[in-house]
Amino acid sequence: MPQKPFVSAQEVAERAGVSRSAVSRTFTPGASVSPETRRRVVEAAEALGYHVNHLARGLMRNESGIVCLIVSEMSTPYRANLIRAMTQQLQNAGKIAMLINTDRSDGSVDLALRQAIRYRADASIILSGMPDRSITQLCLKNGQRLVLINRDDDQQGPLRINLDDAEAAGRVVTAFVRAGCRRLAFANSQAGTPSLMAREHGFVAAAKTMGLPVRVERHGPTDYESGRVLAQRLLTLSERPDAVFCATDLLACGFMDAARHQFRVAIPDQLCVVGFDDIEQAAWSSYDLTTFAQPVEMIAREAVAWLVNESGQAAGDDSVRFQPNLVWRSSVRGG
Amino acid sequence: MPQKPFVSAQEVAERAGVSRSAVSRTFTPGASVSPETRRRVVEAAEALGYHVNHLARGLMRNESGIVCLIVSEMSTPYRANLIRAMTQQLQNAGKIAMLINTDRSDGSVDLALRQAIRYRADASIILSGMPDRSITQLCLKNGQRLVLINRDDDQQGPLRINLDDAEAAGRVVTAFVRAGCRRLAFANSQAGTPSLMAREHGFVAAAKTMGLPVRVERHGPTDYESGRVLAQRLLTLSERPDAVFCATDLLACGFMDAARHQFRVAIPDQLCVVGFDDIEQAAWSSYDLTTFAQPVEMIAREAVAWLVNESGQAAGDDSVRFQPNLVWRSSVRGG
DNA sequence: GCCGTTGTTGCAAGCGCGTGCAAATGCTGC
DNA sequence: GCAGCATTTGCACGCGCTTGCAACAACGGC
Repeated sequence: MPQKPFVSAQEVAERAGVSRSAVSRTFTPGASVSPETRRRVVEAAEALGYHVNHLARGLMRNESGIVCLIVSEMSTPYRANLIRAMTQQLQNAGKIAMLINTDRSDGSVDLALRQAIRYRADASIILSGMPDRSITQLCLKNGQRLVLINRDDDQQGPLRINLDDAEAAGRVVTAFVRAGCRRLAFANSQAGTPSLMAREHGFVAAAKTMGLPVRVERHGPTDYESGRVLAQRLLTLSERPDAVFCATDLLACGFMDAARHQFRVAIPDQLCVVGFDDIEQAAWSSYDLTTFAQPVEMIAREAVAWLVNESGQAAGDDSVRFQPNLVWRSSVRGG
Repeated sequence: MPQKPFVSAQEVAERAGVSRSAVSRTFTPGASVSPETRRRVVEAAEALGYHVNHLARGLMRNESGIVCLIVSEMSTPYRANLIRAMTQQLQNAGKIAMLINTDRSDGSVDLALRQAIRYRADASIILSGMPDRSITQLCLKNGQRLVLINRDDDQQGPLRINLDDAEAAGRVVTAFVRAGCRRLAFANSQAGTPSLMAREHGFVAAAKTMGLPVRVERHGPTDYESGRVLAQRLLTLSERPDAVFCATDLLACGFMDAARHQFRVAIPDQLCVVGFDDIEQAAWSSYDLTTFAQPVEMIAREAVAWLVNESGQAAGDDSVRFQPNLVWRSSVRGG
């Protein structure tokens, strides 16, 4: 670690023959500098390889430009895609993303938020897990903005972005009935996150109003392997379902693979399948899965727009709801 | 933006009835503080919700704890997985990851590195694209460590982590020959990155030494859709190949789907397929793809270990080579 | 020729922190 | 009781930056 490797504004000032303030102002949009001074400063900065120290700037401005992304299982397709959209939007807005991995353990998200505070992040976006209420309060008290995505929390202060999971789940029942299905099933993981449970309850409730029973099965984490296990459970029943709504596409892919290769079930002829998320693989021709597309770009844009919005929590209700878009593919009859 | 939302060491000091230095020392490992003082400081800090300001600390220490991850197409399975492994390892080492999206455009990586300099990142890890030599020099001159993953660059200074792509590609030829294949093909994208080209050249060279011709086809970006297009090109030839090595698993998945569903080709009976990366989908039973596993965890561990290593560029040659591990699955006959 | 106005510049303070230095404190051995 | 030592503590400075303030220059209108 060299002693003083980075070139400072002081050195630029000396080389340009101006004061240190002039250098600062040159790199501060909207500050008052004459064209001639600016030219000399830029020239010297270029020659010396000067870059404004955002750490020091953040110290003065009380605004670091850092936004924390807090997320678990970040390599799953849906999450990875959301992270991509978020970082892109943040960059467009002149912010920069910090990425923090969380796991299932209790204090994990709290720890992440503490890290966000240490780096004086302007905001944190939580894609996974629920932080303790005391921590979110700490963040807000420290002037840090908070965005909760699909967390379905009711506390005031953070921006809450949610999908209308229940309503979407209801549409699936209609689709299944239209396809002539009668023995419905719902395949879920045991994660028990608000969105997953909302899909389950929405589906069961809608089926009930149409007088159809639903077999609900839950297993393990929300991944491909769980989808296979769920298929093994549901397809070995004496009353084999003829339609299954999987809580996510990943579950659906596992389910379809087991159904086809292990149980020789024809999709959609003997079994209709619907997923959720519209991950890239859902469109692959091995699956061609009917599913709900999450408006990932819109979610990211909305979140970032709210973050950079100077007017504080001006807008009364900081809650946004999106309708997922049903994408018809061949895993359901009669699209 | 509230004026002074974060609580400072000063306030903690006042509440604890000690000097500000004492607070600072309490949170500096190895500093000299009496147990009693420490207790009072910790108590006050707890009560006030104090967190050390890492921005200011970075200013003093010339060490921010920030490591930049520079990556394009970050939502593809292989990249997403590498990002996950990296952030996890960084967190374990007490560092934190900044994530920067790049695109195909020329100055994109340079811009990202400039951003890394602005935030005084201790290091940058480049997973995509090649920065201009002048920029990497700028980083090194500023005392910033640099890691290039699969970039196959020869400049001194950065840590270079590479796979032995050519050697691996050679093993594929052997596998194909052993499976009784004679008409080999290589399916590549047009990205032209060093690793992709090394796989292509290694495959062609190995085939040549065994007296077998190879049909090489290149198309588009390195994704699923290109795999489909490549299948359309290669499977409509009068001399249809009976074995194809796809430069990545994503290409292979597209290739297999088109081969099976569009051309009714049986895999592995009529066509053997090998991919590269061992993404999660390669193990899905719709593909069950024979492929090379990149030692993602080891790559991440190696990179982070080198970054946090105090001894500077002590170790003579900063270049690491890994052998990818061939994972046998059913897309090749006679594993 | 003078004053008010506008635009530019340097000074200096301060953001929150780490740390060298010297003073202060506590302890041991005689 | 006191010299000698180790440990702890506070002071004050500086890290690189922004910004309010006052000084200053330029300039047009009367």
